Amino acid sequence: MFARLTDATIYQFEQESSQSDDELSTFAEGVSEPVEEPQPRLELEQALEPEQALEPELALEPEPPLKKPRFKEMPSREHIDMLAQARVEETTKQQTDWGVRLFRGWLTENQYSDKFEELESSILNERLCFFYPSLQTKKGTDYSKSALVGIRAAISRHLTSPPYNRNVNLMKDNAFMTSNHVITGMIKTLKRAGKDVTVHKKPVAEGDIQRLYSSGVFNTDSPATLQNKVFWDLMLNFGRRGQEGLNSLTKSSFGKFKDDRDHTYYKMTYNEANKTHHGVDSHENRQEVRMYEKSGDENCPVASF
DNA sequence: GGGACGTAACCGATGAAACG
DNA sequence: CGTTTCATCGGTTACGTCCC
Repeated sequence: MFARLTDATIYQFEQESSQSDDELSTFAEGVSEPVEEPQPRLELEQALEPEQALEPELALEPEPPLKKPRFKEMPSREHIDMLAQARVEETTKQQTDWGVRLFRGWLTENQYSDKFEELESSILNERLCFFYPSLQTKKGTDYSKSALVGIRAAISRHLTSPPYNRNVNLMKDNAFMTSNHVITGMIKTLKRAGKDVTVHKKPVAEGDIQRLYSSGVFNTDSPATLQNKVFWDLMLNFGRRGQEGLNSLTKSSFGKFKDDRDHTYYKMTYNEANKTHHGVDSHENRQEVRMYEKSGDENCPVASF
C-alpha cells in the first residue's frame, strides 16, 4: 500500500517536472528569438500567416511555429473599462459618495468651488489641511479614526475613478504629506483623549451555545429549526469572512468527501468570487477547511447537513 | 560568487459589509 | 449615517533556485 503510493507520487512528480522543463525550454527559445531581429509588433502579426502557409518546412527547424505567446491577447478598451468598473463593490461606492458629499459640503459652506476634481494637487492638499480639522459628525462630535481614514480614502477613490481618472493618491503622494500629517495628528489627539477605544465582540459563551441546543431552535425535525442548526454549523466551520458572500451559497457550494481514515467531511467546492486563493497568506494556503462528522454525536453537523 | 527570477513572509493600508 | 470589524490587498524585503 505504502509502496504503491510512493510510486504514484514519484510518477506524478516526474510528469510534472518534465512538463515544466518543456515549458522552460520553449520559453528560452522564445526569448532569444526577437533579440536577433527586432520587429515592430504590427508587422509581426501580418508576417506570421503567409510564412506558415508558404513554407511549412520551416516548422522543422529548431524555431518551431512561432511558439505560444507569453501573454494573453491584447484586451479591448471595453474590457479594461469593465475591469476598472468591477474594482469596487456597491457599498464602497456609497461610502465614496458619502466622503465626497462631506468634502463638497465643506467647500461650498466656505465659499470655495465644489468642483475640486480638477484642482492641482498642491491646492487640493491645502484645502484638505483645513477640511480635516473642520470635520464633525452631524451631532457635533469628533469623527473616529476609522471615519477619518474612510473619508480620506473615499475622496481619493473618487478622484482616481472615472470620469476623472486622476493619477493621485491622497494617502501616499508627497503632495499630500502635510494634509496627512494633519490627519495623523488628529488621530493621535483622539488617542490621547482616550477616544479611540475599539470594542471587540465577545465570543458566544459556552452556556449560550448549550441553551441554543436545549431551547429547540436547533431541532432537526422541523425545516426552520433544521436550517438554523445547519447554518450555525456552516458559520462555525466555514465562516472565516464575516457574512461576505453568504447569499451566493448554494447546495453545490459544498461537497461531501472521505479522508484516508474513512471519516466523512464536507468542504467548500468553490473559490471563485471570494478572493480566498488570490492572496498568498500562509494561513490561507495552510489547509482546506473541513467540516467533519461527529459519529455518535446527536448534533453531528454532517448528519444534519 | 553573483545576477536574474520567482516566491514567501511580513505588515500597514484598504475595502466590504454589518450593526446601531 | 457613522462606526466597527476583519479578511484581503499590495508594497517591500528576504530567501531559494538556476545559470553564467
